[in-house]
Amino acid sequence: MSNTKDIILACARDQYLTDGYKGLSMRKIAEKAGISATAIYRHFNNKEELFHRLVKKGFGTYTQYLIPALDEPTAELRFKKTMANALNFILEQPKYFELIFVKSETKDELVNFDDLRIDSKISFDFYTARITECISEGYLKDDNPSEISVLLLAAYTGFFALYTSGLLPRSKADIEALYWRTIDRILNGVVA
Amino acid sequence: MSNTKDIILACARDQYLTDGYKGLSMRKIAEKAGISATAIYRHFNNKEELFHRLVKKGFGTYTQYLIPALDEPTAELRFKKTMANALNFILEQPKYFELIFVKSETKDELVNFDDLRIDSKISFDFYTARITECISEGYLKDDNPSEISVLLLAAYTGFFALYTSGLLPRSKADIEALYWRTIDRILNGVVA
Amino acid sequence: MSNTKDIILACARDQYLTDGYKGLSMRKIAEKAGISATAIYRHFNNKEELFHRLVKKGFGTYTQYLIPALDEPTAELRFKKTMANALNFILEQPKYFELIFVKSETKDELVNFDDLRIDSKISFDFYTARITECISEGYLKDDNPSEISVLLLAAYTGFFALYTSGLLPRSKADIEALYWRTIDRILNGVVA
Amino acid sequence: MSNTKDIILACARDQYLTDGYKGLSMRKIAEKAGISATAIYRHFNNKEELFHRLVKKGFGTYTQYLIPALDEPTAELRFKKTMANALNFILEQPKYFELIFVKSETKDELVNFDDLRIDSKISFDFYTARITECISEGYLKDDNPSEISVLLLAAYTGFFALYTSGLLPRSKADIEALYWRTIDRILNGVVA
DNA sequence: TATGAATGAGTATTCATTCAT
DNA sequence: GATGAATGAATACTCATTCAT
Repeated sequence: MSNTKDIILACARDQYLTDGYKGLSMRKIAEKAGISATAIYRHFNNKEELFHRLVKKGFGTYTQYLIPALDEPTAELRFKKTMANALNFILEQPKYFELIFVKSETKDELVNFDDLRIDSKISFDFYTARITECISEGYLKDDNPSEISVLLLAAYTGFFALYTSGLLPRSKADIEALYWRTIDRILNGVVA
Repeated sequence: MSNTKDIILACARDQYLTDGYKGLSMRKIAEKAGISATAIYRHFNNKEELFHRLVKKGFGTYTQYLIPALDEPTAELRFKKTMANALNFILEQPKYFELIFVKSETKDELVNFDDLRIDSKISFDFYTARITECISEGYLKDDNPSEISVLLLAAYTGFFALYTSGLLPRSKADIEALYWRTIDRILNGVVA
Repeated sequence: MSNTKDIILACARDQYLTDGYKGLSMRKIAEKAGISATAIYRHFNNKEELFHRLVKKGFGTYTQYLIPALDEPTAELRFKKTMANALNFILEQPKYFELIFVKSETKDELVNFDDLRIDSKISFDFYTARITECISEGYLKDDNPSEISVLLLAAYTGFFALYTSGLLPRSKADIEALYWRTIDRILNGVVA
Repeated sequence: MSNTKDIILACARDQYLTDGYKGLSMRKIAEKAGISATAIYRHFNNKEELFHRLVKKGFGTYTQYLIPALDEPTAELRFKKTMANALNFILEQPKYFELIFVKSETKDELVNFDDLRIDSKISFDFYTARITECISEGYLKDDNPSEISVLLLAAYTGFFALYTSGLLPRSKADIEALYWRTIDRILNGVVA
């Protein structure tokens, strides 16, 4: 429960959240943390490892956004709350979202990928579990639950990619409304 | 129509396509182009501008993938061909896709954003036009065409983001099949 | 007779023997010794002193290679056994040899040089003693024993310098044979 | 015939000659050369290459010391002049000698070793040629010329190793006289 | 148009060492 | 005796950019 380690991670996250990957340098992290650059190496072997831990923390944060949905009484409500929580994660932690879902620029750093895949699977499985119970409850068509997870996650991540790219130049409120209409279209189809 | 300018852009693109943004350096571009690093500055004021032009070219390439869909005889076929072409773009030009759709890492470079938004709008409008005529033809429900474009683009970009992140660990063939099933679910809905 | 002190020295030696002077760092020594880097400073004031002790130990080891030659019955045999033992030291402890005979790179560290010179003199005197008794016994010409020591040591160290530099690209077996032919030429001269 | 390149090499040599390998840093070389550290990389790809060129220059310098011996009229005189010139090289360029003959600390850097071996072979062959003609002329016993080269080079390099190690604590003049007596003993043997 | 030389700020990382505990 | 945390200086090297030619 080293405090400095957490501070470093927090600063690294903050720096990544504002400056992106390009701006993530040991020096700047250290400066933000109020320690020397070399002190970081007492806590992390190298930048790669530090970033890896950061991504792990990202997945952890995401999961913590999703889990409260389990408090809802029915499968349908749990599903909808999950989508709502996911939206909140996008809106409140946009760079964290990017870190864990987009991160194509930084894939090289993720050497120990199996390790992270497990983390990512947790959130993916959370979706699948929600969908499975929605099918059981008769709210969703009988279909392959994990593929529906893919559909929802794809729409979800794509939505964000478009949004942060500036290709969906709307206000937060508009985005929220559009998000729900989009979910609705997915649920009910667009074909006549 | 300076030849060297085009060569530089082509080399920058190649380098970006293989090494990602981190590997995009003036020096390496120059080396690939067989000129000196400083010679680049005859053609582009700085790296920012060069990258900007690169993104522009990315949009152009994407558009060129879409356009052949217009040869199809009916609105529905033109729509489906558009989705097929978009898939091909993903599979054949993954880094280009990333460059123009994901690129959150590089947003800083996009100073002249209005300029690029026009380019991006072209492809977005292409979708919208296809959807509009599908609605006219009665193939799709009467709905807001641009919002359906958003849905499709979101699913499309999200699909790719998941894929290149390694979060959809499937073969190209599997991805293609899954893509089509996903499109199908969007078209027909998943609610019972 | 602190145990940790000896362990540190042993680890420093091992590290030097494998990685050379460049690889001799307090951190790595500590890691090898299973203690913290700072713990070394309980036993040695600084790296300089530690290295100094290491060189001392090198001379000790060298002496231990030579001494068994005293078991031989005649001066000539003791002399020849000494040369044989010296060869073994080269072949079995190349880096140790380098440490104590070449070590020009590290002369700065040898602050307390008088101290080491005494150690080195012991082995030098061992040669001289062998030669003196060979002259007494009539095996060697009447000559200045210490200068003949210089000749033999020079040939000996030079032989090794050439060998480890890769300038004598031969196998161990070839080197051994060449060494003896070289000793022979020294003993008997090359002039017609 | 870039001037800066030569200046850099000269400064690197000077720095090596005074500070040894440990003190050979790009920064210090640059400082000595009056340029920025990075400017070095315009002329050498990296430290390894720079050092490699330095060693090459060392061999060249050594060869230039030896060659004038060819002006002597007889094989015996050419041989003796060669030994004299070699001594001068030791006395005048001690660190250069060390650089090219001892350099065990830096062998790792010599990746392109074949390249350097050719250079070193030139000087070795020079010895062998002198000895071969001495045998022809009847001055030296009929023997293997290259092995006698080894003997002489070994004695020569060993002599220096002992000298620079401080194990031969004599003045330059004494060293010179001792050197010649040593050569003499090699030529005529020490056995009674 | 193009080049070669140079720069200064930046990169990650290693090092010997100190200090409070 | 020993540790963990931290430091400041050093390391080799890369970068985008400028300038004189």
